[in-house]
Amino acid sequence: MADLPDKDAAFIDWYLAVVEAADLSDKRYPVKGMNIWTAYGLRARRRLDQVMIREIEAIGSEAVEFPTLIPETDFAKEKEHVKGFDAQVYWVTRGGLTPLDVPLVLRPTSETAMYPTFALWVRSHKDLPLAVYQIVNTFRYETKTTRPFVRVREIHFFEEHTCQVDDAAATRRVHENLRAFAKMAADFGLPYLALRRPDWDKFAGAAYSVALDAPIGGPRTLQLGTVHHYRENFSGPYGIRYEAVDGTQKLVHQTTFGLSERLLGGIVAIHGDAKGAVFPVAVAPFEVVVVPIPAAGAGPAVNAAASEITERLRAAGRRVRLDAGDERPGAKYYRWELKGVPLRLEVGRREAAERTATAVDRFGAKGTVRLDSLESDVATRLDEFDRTLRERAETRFRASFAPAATLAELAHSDRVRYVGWCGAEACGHEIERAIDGALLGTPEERFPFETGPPARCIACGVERDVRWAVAAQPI
RNA sequence: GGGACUGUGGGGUAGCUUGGUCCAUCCUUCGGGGUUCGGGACUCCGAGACGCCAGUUCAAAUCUGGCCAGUCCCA
Repeated sequence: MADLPDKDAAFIDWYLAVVEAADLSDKRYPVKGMNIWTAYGLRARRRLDQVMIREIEAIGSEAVEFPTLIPETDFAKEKEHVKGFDAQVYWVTRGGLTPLDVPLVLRPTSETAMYPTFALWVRSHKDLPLAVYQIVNTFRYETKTTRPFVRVREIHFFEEHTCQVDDAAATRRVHENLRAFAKMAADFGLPYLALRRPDWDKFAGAAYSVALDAPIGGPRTLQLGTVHHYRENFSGPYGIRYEAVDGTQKLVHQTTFGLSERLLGGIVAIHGDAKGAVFPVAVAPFEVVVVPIPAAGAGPAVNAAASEITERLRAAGRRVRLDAGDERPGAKYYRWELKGVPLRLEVGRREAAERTATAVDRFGAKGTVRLDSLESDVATRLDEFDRTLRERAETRFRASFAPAATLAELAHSDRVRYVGWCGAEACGHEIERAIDGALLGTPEERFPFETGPPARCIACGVERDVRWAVAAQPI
């Protein structure tokens, strides 16, 4: 097994090598940007989905599923949206040999699939708020280089869509979504910033967009998800109206919340290290791997102890894997570390005799668990592992940012930068050119740095109405 | 959209300039046997590739053309 490229010096090479070596995805499928979900990768993805489902249902969303194909006539109703997606959708233009009168779009996202139906579902203020989500595949014809999980053409997409009585209710929903994401991110151990995108970079058709960005080393960031406030931009063209308490007809205000397998890419990118992937317990395909260490004469006792441990942990609801394969123990350690399993339990002649197991977490912290108290000992170790994981990520997160006072400081930056910005688009583009990246936007909720207000716009120098903005190189 | 580059077993590579030494090198992987097993074991046997289609030639992994796929840069 070859060593991995250096994460800091060759991040992309490292990332691709980990995804491949940990067997999270098989990218040899012969269509660009469409990769195969392997058994191990799919286990991780399903864990992510479950966390998303738990948190979105906790704020009152219900699961639905809309069809994959959208008639062009519906797709084209909201002009900005169409303009934004026109160049990157797949078209179905034939049914068998017959050209279709109305071509069909493979959904790049589902606004235009859902909203004609929302107009039928929403009649009265009693129908509001309407909050539904679906986890489905969407398709975008990416022309840039695709990367597993991070930039793909077939996207495993979580999308919540809501209809609200007015702007204020929709704004509250945006913040409910942000809090729901905060809970998900806590499970994933992912520190991030919620940034309101500048107008030129918002979602096509949105009134405004709040993106969830995570620094992943150097000046680079990864966008993990987005929450959009549409106001009446879609409800107008799609006729989503309700009769208010006072008898008048009103357009709903809408929001959406989107996440994808990028979260998995983010988890690999942020937690991974020189030994490979590192999964937080909530996401780990296997929380525990049990490795028996055979010894001459003690084989049956060792195997019996390993089996007992595996079965008891499984009965306790743990995702556990017994690796009894015919390899040297060391080879197994390396592989399961590469695959990011949080905790390894080793059982050899000594442990079997003492009714214990040696526990080593993914960071190398070593200890002993007793079979008497196996379930609770393992739970304690996993909690400690998760705490370490979070602290490491949080420490790196804080070290990822630096302020900049001049445009020159942005060039060849080794950090994500926060700068004073007057809000003017021209200044924003100057900042983007200077960092050779993007102005990600202004903090929507918290700003994690101890810092006063910015003195002046880094581009034009004005001192009035200046706010902090974050500039980086999104991948 | 414009340009440059690259396609060799499952993965990574040597060979390509100057056609023949190549029924293709090495590492890894995979299957089988044996000895092993407390941090990537050893050994024996075996499996597996020149992106596709034409052309030039006595002879093509190597040269030419087209196609397909991929990567990077620029708009």
